[in-house]
Amino acid sequence: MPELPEIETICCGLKPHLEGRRILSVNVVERRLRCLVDRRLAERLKGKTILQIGRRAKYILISLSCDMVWMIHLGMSGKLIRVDPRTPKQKHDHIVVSLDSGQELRYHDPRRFGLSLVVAENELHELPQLKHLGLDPFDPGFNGSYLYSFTKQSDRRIRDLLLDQQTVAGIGNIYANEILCRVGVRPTTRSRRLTRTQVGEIARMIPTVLNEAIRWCGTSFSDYRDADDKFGEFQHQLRVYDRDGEKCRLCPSPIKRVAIGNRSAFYCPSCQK
DNA sequence: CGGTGGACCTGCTGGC
DNA sequence: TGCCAGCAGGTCCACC
Repeated sequence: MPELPEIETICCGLKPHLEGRRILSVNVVERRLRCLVDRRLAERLKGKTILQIGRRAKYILISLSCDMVWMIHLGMSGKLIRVDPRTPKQKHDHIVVSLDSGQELRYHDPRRFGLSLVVAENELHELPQLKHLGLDPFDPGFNGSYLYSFTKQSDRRIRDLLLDQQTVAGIGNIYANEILCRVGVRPTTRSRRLTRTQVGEIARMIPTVLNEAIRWCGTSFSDYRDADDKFGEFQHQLRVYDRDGEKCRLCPSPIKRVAIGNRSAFYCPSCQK
């Protein structure tokens, strides 16, 4: 579900309400996430002060006092919302955190593909989840040359290369398809066949599309909600994703859907070559 | 090694 | 109405 723009939106929404707050208590309802939630999660969070909310790729990083970090991934269906404690508990509310502001932070995830762990700050970037990540699309070093160093030596389809978090960190299936649509490249194109110019255009389009999606507060395709449980609006701006059979926004052709591996890809057969 | 396909889960939708 | 197949925004691992 949530890709970089959705995670960024959630972080921005949580920041003013969480930073500086102290964690009073933690209730872990369901431990079986992608990685089993550590039995000591509650005791490690309890009493800590939340210093800062940040993000790396699709991981939410909550810096705590005592040089600890709470790292959360929302998988496909996860939500991290701030609510009044009187809000009725929902099925799949797996972790409930009470704050000294009188509010609660709830981690909700029906498919349980998400992850939650607390680590020492100096061990954070050695975690297997973060260690091999590629550059963030907003990193100053992310440009055409960087991306070309990956595309020129890969025979994979460009959609899959953009989904690979070791290439560039934060893109998922929705934005991979939207980015390629904007530069007129089919998702099925083999990376190696792309010219340096095309790769430059893709590299420039990545932060452009992600920034646009952040301005629209993310894409609520089905599950995604922000930190206040509100919908994003970028789904209305999508040009190809989930629009198979509908008319292209720039020409009369219907959008096509193909399977790459076992995931859908979408493109306009006239605009994308 | 790089690349692919399936597994992990629940919930929703569409076809019969 | 009910059942079942297929599909879903992510990641990881086994296998070729």
